Amino acid sequence: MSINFLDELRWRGLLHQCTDEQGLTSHLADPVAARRRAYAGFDPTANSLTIGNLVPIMCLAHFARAGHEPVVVMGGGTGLIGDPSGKTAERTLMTAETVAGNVASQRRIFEAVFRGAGLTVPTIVNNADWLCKLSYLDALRDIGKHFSVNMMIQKESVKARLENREHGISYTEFSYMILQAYDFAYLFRDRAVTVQLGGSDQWGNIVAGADLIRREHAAAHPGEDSGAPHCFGLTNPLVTKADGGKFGKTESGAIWLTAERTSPYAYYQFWLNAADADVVKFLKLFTLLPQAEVESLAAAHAANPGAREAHRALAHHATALLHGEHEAANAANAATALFSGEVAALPKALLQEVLAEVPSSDHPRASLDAEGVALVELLVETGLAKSKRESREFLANGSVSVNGRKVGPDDRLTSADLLHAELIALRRGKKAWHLTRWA
RNA sequence: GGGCGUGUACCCAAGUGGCCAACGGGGGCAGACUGUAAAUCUGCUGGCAUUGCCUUCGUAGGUUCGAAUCCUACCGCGCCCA
Repeated sequence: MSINFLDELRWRGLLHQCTDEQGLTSHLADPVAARRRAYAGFDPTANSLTIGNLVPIMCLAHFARAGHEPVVVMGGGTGLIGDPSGKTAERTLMTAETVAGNVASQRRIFEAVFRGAGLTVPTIVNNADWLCKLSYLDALRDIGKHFSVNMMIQKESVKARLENREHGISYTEFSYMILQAYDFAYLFRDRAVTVQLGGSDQWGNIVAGADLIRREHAAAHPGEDSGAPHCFGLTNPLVTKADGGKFGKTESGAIWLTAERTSPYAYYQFWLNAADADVVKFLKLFTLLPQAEVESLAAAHAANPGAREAHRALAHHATALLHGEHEAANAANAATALFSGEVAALPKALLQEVLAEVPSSDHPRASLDAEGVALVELLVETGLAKSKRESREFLANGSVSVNGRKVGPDDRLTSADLLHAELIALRRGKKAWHLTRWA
């Protein structure tokens, strides 16, 4: 009862370009070689990945659900060079240690998503393993000969930089495409990988890889045209928001796929706050809910957008996929409790559990005695305001509440504000919470 | 190497001797309205303090009672010439 890979991508809106849709359809349906291998590469530019990287990861997951075998390629080698695609300026080179550390750290993400999807954790390889062994002269002779500079400067990623006199492109980044193409060729030879997936900005690199495979074969078997390998490339569309804003960014920066950088609560909130116009699209892209269920959620949403049933389903399933059911449930409970406003009424255990999702800090209990603590200063200390000036502004606007009660600029906290003798919950605006502990 | 330009706050972009903490737009934050949405409206968007003070306009000096604004050098970037 496995799904059909391409059909699945199509209805979900995950399919942007394909080198040969027909060919790939029959390639994947081949009864003799039932299991095919596809890979997607990930850049180790940080110790985590962002929500934008989730798109190719979802694709790999669908590939597995279709009964095939995904391979994750960590760009430990290519990361030493830097992909010019989509970049307006030359990148700073990272040290080998940084790259290796990032590779190790990103593995957890793939393990989490695949486990969340009820799938086997895919093979994860690091292209540093083969790229680092490459000698410069051999690479120029064996790989470079298959690339025409005339073609390379036509590729969008390079062309943009050549035309932009302000930034230009170094020889190093110009060579990036060759390395990524080599990855595909290497994986084809070494592991019989025949499909590469990636974001739409990767199209040029992907095609270059498929070309290289064909040319290498032709060079090794002159005059033969039967039996030539056929490899495929496929890209995902760039995810956009209905209002034209950048997808995956919030007030506090990018949404990351590891809990240290973006807590499960924040992750849940991100999805819950999706615009109405985007929610159905995101359900298709970022959850594994079957088509029928997505359609019924879409209908429910159209009938009564205020109920936000689709939003809740999106937030829950997306969070569960990455952080597990338990964290997703916690985040959902925290959301309900926090936004009901009645924080003060919550029993201690629940309050602590709910606020565990939110930033917190410790303060000396004694400072609450006598005069108490000025809120103007506490807001700055807790990071809820950037300066006292801003702090006063928030307080004057009525943006701040303590344990669910609105407070003003001159208010101070005293022991009378303690919940369960040790906690005080601060809230700025609608969404920013901070728990203070006093001991 | 030579000539001419240019460098302003998160981004774009005014300002060309005092009225400049610096117009305007974008973005962001907050408030109202709502559904923790969108759209709209309002306020804020260098820091500290009760009038006020302090640090900012590529960097370092200088001229002046007084400079983001004038001068010099340096750095970055662009265009043209070699």
